[in-house]
Amino acid sequence: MRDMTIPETGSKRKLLEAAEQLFAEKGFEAVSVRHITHLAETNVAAVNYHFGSREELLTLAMMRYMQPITEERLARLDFAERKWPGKVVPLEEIVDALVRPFVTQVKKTELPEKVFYKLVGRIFAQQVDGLPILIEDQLRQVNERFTKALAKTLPSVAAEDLAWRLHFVMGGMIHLLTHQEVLQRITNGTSGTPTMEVTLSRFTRFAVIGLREGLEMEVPATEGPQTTFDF
Amino acid sequence: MRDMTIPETGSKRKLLEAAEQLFAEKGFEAVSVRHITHLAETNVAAVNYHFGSREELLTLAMMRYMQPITEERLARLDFAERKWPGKVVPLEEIVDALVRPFVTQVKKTELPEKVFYKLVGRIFAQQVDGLPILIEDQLRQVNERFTKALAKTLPSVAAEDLAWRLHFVMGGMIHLLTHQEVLQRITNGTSGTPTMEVTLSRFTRFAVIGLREGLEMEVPATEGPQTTFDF
DNA sequence: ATTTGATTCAATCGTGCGTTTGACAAGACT
DNA sequence: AGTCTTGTCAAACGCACGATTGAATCAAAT
Repeated sequence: MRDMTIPETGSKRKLLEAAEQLFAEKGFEAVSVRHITHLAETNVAAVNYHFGSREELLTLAMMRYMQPITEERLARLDFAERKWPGKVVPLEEIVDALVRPFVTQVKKTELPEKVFYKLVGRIFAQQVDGLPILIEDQLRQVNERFTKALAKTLPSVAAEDLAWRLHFVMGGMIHLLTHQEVLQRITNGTSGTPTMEVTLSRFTRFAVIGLREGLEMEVPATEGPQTTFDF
Repeated sequence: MRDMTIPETGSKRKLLEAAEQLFAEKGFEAVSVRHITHLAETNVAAVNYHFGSREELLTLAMMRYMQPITEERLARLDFAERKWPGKVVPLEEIVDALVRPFVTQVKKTELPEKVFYKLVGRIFAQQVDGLPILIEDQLRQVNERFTKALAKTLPSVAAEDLAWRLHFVMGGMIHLLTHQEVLQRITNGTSGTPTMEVTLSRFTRFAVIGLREGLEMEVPATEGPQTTFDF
């Protein structure tokens, strides 16, 4: 059995950190073991010696931060539900349980914030192209658990609507994580550099509103100039 | 000068269609010219003969559908603004101009809907890893144009908030496009198979609500069990 | 001092990649 | 008839990839 722990120092640690940085910068499939070992200043054989294969290193790099995020998300939701026994959990607290773990976990790592958010964001964005089963299980578990909680809090919204809206919210969150570097630069005209914590609470507000809906308006079936112009 | 037109038949057409299908299925970087030429039943040299390089084929496959979508988006926004001279353009119409082009353009292609949406979604999702300059220009142009329109329609919302919310909306849209296959399967418990057109109008409703904001609630700065549990 | 186990390293393996080449076929034009 | 253009194809190019090997290194245990 291979040693799955990560030492405080040594080339195994250096390899993992180099891999995480490069995965965040360039994406999981775009990084070769040669890139990693070069940045870590070790030999090409080191990855296979310490992790067994490139694929296992990839899975480990994903699990290292996804696992705590998933666990904290579920624990926060459990906590919120126990806080309102027999009552309805406020929507704000459900969304908070989904989003806040990012800012609490980033503080526990030695990774630069930019790297952490981009790395985690890439994991979520990768859903469409197949992820390690361990990661997929976590994503499905979180999704099921939070969908049920939302259904209890918003009983008047059809389950189908709720599922879709949760996915829209997830998409916004992924986009925020993966593009946070660019977006922070573009949008901080005023007020210096907004921290990710501020931006995430901005996002939470957005998500709560979108989930709760104001069942008001109906978008007209046909709209715009399609009989006037030829697009 | 290479021939940039695409014939009705012939191996150039077959190559482009094979490439589009594979790009949608596996992602742009995961598809080799050998995959493409094998599916198109031609020789490996064909890609370089007809398109010059793998990279140029990639750009062409992106531009073929992004260009009309971008143009229709901008034209619909222009139309909406001319429709309300001196007045405020309704938010619904701005969001509709952003979203509807997907369903009008998919009907003009011979591509299966699944392929079209996934291919287009992948282009947007790729923003983080660098896109051809032509594509990046279109995305920036759309973003600037719609940000300005939103600022006029929602003058009470700070520009910074507006920029962020538009990005959240874009993220939800990208997620919907790239994952539509999976999501349709999961969420159509009732009512048979919802068409993408229905789902997109569901999304438009969501986006309008999130953009308009109900400046009500404030998410508490600290919340949850962080002093109780150790995440 | 010697043995042992863990680690590092240069060298090499086979494979797949994007691209190039030159031969060859089929029409179109003179 | 011969020439030119356009397209196709097998073969090969150099390169980077993930992985493996066996020797060298080194610290701790004996």
